[in-house]
Amino acid sequence: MIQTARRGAESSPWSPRETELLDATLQLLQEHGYDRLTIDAVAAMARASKATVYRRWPSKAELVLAAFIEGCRQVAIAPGTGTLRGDLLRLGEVICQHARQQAGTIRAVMVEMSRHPALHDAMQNQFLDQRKALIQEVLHEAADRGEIDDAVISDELWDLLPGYLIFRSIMPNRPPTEHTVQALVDDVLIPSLTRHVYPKANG
Amino acid sequence: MIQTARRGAESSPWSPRETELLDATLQLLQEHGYDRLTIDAVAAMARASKATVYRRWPSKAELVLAAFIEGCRQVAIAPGTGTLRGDLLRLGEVICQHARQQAGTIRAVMVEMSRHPALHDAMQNQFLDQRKALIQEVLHEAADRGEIDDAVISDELWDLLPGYLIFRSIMPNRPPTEHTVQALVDDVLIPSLTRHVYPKANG
Amino acid sequence: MIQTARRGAESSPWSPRETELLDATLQLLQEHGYDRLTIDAVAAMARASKATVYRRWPSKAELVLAAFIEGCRQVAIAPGTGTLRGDLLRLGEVICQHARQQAGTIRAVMVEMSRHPALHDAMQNQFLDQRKALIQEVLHEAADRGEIDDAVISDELWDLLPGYLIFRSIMPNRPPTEHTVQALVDDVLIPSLTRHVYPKANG
Amino acid sequence: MIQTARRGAESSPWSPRETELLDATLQLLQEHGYDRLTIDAVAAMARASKATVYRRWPSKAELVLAAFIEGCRQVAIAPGTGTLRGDLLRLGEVICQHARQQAGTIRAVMVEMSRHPALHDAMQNQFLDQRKALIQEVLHEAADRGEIDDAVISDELWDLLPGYLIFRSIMPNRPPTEHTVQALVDDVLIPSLTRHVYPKANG
DNA sequence: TCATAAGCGAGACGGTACGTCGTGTCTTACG
DNA sequence: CGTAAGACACGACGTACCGTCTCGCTTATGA
Repeated sequence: MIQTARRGAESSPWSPRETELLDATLQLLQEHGYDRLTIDAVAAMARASKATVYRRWPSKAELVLAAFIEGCRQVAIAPGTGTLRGDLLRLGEVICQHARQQAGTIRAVMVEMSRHPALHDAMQNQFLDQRKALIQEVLHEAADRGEIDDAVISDELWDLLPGYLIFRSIMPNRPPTEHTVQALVDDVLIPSLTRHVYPKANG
Repeated sequence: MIQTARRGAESSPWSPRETELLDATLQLLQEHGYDRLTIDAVAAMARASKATVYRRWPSKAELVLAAFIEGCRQVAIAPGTGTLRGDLLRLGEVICQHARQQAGTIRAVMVEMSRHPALHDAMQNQFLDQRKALIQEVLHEAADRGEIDDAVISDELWDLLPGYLIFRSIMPNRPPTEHTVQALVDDVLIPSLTRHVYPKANG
Repeated sequence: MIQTARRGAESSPWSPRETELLDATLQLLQEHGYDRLTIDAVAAMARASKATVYRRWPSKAELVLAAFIEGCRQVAIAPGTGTLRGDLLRLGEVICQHARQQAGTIRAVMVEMSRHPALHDAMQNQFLDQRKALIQEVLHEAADRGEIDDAVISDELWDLLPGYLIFRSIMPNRPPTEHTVQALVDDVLIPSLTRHVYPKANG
Repeated sequence: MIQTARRGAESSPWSPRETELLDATLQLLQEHGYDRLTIDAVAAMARASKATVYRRWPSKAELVLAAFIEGCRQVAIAPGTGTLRGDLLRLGEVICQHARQQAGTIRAVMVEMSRHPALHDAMQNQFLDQRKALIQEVLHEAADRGEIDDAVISDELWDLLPGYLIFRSIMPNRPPTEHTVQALVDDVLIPSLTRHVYPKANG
């Protein structure tokens, strides 16, 4: 069993003061949602002034994205359970838990990302790429162990697990549960990953 | 059993005037996104006044949700291709196409739903329940035809197909394509639905 | 002592239904002032609809003026006490009482008169001219009795008595009292009217 | 005792920015009247935003009152001609001129004062008390010179001169002229003030 | 030791959208 | 036909927030 330093918690690029601002942002974002979040409220909660916020992040959207990414940084994941099923369940659980807590933030960030290209890029580089690498790593380890065929590792659907769980988290009234993760892994992912594939026919 | 044009567009609850307003909303929403959409602009485009809009929908959020649902109403149509794979591909394509067009609207609606319970309920009753019924119908027909076992029809994951496609649509930079749908159906859904299940084991 | 039919209470030009509307207007005007008076409220109080109001008076201003004049019509005055002092005191008292009650209405009507010329004219013809004639009559009777010199009867200042009392009524905090009228008559008007005048030197 | 430039314009309580706003208000008020005056127009004329206006005056009514009082502040000046008649004529002229210019404003302010007690008080303290002191001063100086008896100085009718002139100014079609002032002073006030009074009889 | 500067809180500012309300016009349906 | 009911276009109200800005006050260093 190979286990690399998956815990990507690189040291935060933010000063303590900035972290206070981001924490305030995260909290208010979760409570009130994106457009009921006001910069004034963030500043007030952190006992700062608006200028202090704007000096660091040029707009509300960028502040919120920074806060979101900061919120994710702490939830670094290290599956390494030794089996594919174990890794997937572990991954799913962590995503679930985080997504349930941060549902409001995720919704907000998604809306804003679609507007400013700078935000996609930040999201892409600082978040999605790491997620993708993590999942691919889990799958490749399973292939190394012989649990699955390398050919089923798809570039198209790599984010099916997190994507569907996030979808469920941001839809009202049906947040994902442990049971959801288990069904998804056992009834969908495993059957899919262990299906018979013709050589080269991957998706 | 071949059945086309099933679950046809039930008659809209809106008057012609209201439909004009919703159409204007939808168009501006798609062009400018949620928070650059102004009620004044909607009213101006429909040659109406703000009061006329607010008389019907008490807030911008509810107007947008109504417009979204109206936009969906026309797309809630029926596969009826005769095979499970055909039905799923057809469903996926329709969802894809619609979700790509309405990505901005969907993002906006999700944010707003999380705030006002009235919006949840509207979404639930007027949209999700119909989607669910449609998909379950497709699966039950496949079971009737003997393509799958009734036991694989899950209440937990019924929305995996639309959910993941919608997730992809609202994430920036990776809108779902025909290829996505095909991979999802052939490599994930079909393997999952045709897996061996023990009697009574649902999920 | 000559006494003509001063009671100018010519029969109202309004139908009973219209009088209801005007009464509602007067009451609401007194309670809330001009611009917090709404046509909807008038219609509601009279169990009528807005169209019914607008059919008779083309604007809020004209409705209010009509109501004001209607309110005045009932307060017709008949001095005829036999002495100048008695007549003036009587006049003053009546004006006082009415103006105190209708202060809000008077304020409102004054503002609106300044805008639509049609309103001055209505006010002039239907109200001021009658007041002026009444006062001049009182003075001429006093001259006939030899109490004053005809020459002191002024066209310039004929409305000093009502004008000052109305001013006092519409200024906040100092509504005119019986004492005000008495002081005005005894200390100002009588000295003025009984002053020595050179022939032709009137003002 | 000759005294000029008495009771000079006490320093304005307003900042330069505020004075700009009040000036714009005054100008638009005079042009369009109270209810055709819009806060947006005031802000636009002063190159300000609505918020800047509302930060200082919580409503249109209070803004207008402040503008009115500001408009008066400059006119609150002193006769000091050396004779009672001269002083009264001078006072009357000044009042006349100002009232004719500000007729629309005065009308507007009167309506609004009757509603908000705060406006009464502002009017009372910032305007009427000063006027009263000015007039009483003129009369006491005349008494000092022996022109009139102290006993004729009345608390009840101190505002007869300004009150009647203002009444005339706000009635449409009969604005006061120089002739009006002259008649009022010579034919009414002087006879009244020089009448024979019994000792102790004031009024 | 003091001044020069940089960061900060406080909060005013121009702009813009919100959601509300009132006017005066118009249409619909009832009696 | 006149009426009650009320939808409608228009436009002002007063509120709230964004992102910019100007003030002084505090620190913190460098001459």
